[in-house]
Amino acid sequence: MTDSVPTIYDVAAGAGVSKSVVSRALSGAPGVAPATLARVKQIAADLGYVANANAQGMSAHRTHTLGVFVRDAATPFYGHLLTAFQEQASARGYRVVTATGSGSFSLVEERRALETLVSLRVEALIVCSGALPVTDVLPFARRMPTVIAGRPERDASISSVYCDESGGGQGLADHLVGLGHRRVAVMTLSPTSSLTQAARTRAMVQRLRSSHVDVAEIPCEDFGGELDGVDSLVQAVLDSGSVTALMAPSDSWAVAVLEALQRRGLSAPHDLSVTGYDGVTPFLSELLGITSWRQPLGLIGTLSVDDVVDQIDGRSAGTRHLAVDGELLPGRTAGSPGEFAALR
Amino acid sequence: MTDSVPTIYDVAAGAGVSKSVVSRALSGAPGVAPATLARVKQIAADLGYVANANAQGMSAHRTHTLGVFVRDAATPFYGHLLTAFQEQASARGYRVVTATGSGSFSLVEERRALETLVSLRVEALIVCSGALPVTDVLPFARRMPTVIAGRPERDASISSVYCDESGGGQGLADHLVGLGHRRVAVMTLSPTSSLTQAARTRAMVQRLRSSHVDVAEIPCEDFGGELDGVDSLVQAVLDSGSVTALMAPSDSWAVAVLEALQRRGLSAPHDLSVTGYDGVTPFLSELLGITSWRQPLGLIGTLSVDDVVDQIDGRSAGTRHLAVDGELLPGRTAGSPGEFAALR
DNA sequence: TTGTACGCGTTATCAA
DNA sequence: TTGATAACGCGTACAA
Repeated sequence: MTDSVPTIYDVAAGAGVSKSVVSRALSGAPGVAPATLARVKQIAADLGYVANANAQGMSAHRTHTLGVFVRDAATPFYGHLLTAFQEQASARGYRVVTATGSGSFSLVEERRALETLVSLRVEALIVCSGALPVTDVLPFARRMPTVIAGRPERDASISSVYCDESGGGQGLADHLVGLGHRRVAVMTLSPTSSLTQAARTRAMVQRLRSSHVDVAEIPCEDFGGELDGVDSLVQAVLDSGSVTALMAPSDSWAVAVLEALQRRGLSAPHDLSVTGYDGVTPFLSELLGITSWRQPLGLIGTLSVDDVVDQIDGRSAGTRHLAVDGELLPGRTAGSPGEFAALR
Repeated sequence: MTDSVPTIYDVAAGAGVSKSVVSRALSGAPGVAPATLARVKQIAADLGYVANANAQGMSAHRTHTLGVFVRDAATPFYGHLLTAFQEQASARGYRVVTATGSGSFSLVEERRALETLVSLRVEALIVCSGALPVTDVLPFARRMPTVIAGRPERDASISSVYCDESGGGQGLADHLVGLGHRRVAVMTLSPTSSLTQAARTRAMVQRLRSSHVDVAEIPCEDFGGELDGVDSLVQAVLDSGSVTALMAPSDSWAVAVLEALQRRGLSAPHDLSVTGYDGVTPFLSELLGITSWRQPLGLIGTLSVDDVVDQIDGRSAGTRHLAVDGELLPGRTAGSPGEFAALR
């Protein structure tokens, strides 16, 4: 049933040469007679020979492999990053292996996943997690080039590529201010829940305040498991009677808010303006029309790979912190409060 | 900057024993004095020693690694599968490495990705692609246990775990018939585009016909790149004047249809009933309320891993073809045609 | 209980 | 242009 896998010795025997010649022929090294080269390639193909990357890694001290850690592959956000990593790594001659914390997002699980990557002797680490504390990554970063992708990080011993959270939060806040909102509710998160979502919501609050907007902060942790409790949150905002806009920490949360409105027969921006954050498919769908801030995940992925590969190749001196700009997605869920005021 | 990675020799030297003792101590093998065991573990921890999985694989002839090929990691559908693979593999004591065809979905790229997996000496293959022909997988399946996850496959030399496409297509068709639709448009796909989507839409058409429903088949390939051309498609359906429901091959297509309706100021089910397929977050959102057929991706992932791991362990004789049942998600985009007929 | 020695599949060095 | 041979880091019989 399961054939034994052919080795370099099988190819050598078939071609009537030593394994050294086979190695050189297949790796494109010079110093192989054209005739033998053709013969070796032929035999290798016939046998379906595929070199053992483990053995190659042992001997050559290089695996040409990048290790990617993602918190939750089921989220489109990380899915897009993964795709970008894979693509750019391939373009740069590297392979990607990924590991996740298998379901439960416990920190010990995440550490274990990182160790798996190390055991594979990846040449660099790309870490994608909004929650994993940098102190857990640092011990690995001492061992190999490491980049944190998708979230800001100041530690000098580690690179990071991310979409400027302050700029995004401010951009969305300015958008609402421009629309005329004077009293806005912001769903806030603590850094332990999500460093990125905490940063952007903090930026929203600050920008609104400095624009003389009355801000109601709503800590989301109080609202229990994931997206539950959004109902009561929305109800409270509605009951206030004066809040005209609600800023969510992500598109996913925004959808939950829109659902809660819908359950009450209400809608955005008619009864309440709503904004999200991330702007990635499938949430950026025209159908939903969420007013959001788009993070250029493809670019972030590309730059992350470039950063660590440059470090591996010695083309880059040290670590870098790269902030890329996001973009406002106007959408239809945020409008001018005046337009609908009369109807309330 | 980048420390050299400690090997088993470093630990042995630190503990004042031979590497054999270290190997046994760290692998939990019997025959190590309690005192030395503690000492070795301590030194290993101090050094941050992580065994080289490549070397282990060489020596032990086992990598405890499963290779997963996914067509497009950015799609939530595959994201959910990936998560399930990772979780169950971990529970069974295996590691997962994934590979994709890096952007362009050319068949040569996909073959190359599979070879990457083979070069890593994964012990089994899990293939997730709605398009990759089985003939491209067969040569690899001869080498190791292989399962095709998420799509039906009849070839006896390969396992498959999938959600019954016929049952799903029929279930949705029956739902529409039950609602009273007598003239339905079905967006069809050819097997070369997607084997699964082709199968389910075929089932829809057949079931509708055998229920004496008038069916209009709309080949989607005619409508160009991805979701473009949906506008003209929807327009044509609307122009027919008699079609009361449109069945899409996936939730993603359904969203495109709903968007096209929206652009015309129309909506479902008011002006046209619409159904999707897959029923996976974030498309199953209450907000959209798409009438769909849910595929139990978690279960498919779990069973896929179990299948190949059982084969590896010799606990399973041969290949199996496992069909799991999906589930109707009623939603709000499909209604009774009578309700709105007067308004048209 | 511990250590020695061999082999795993490659690459790389050095003679031939 | 080729072919031995030594590493690479680890597991594992086998000997001590």
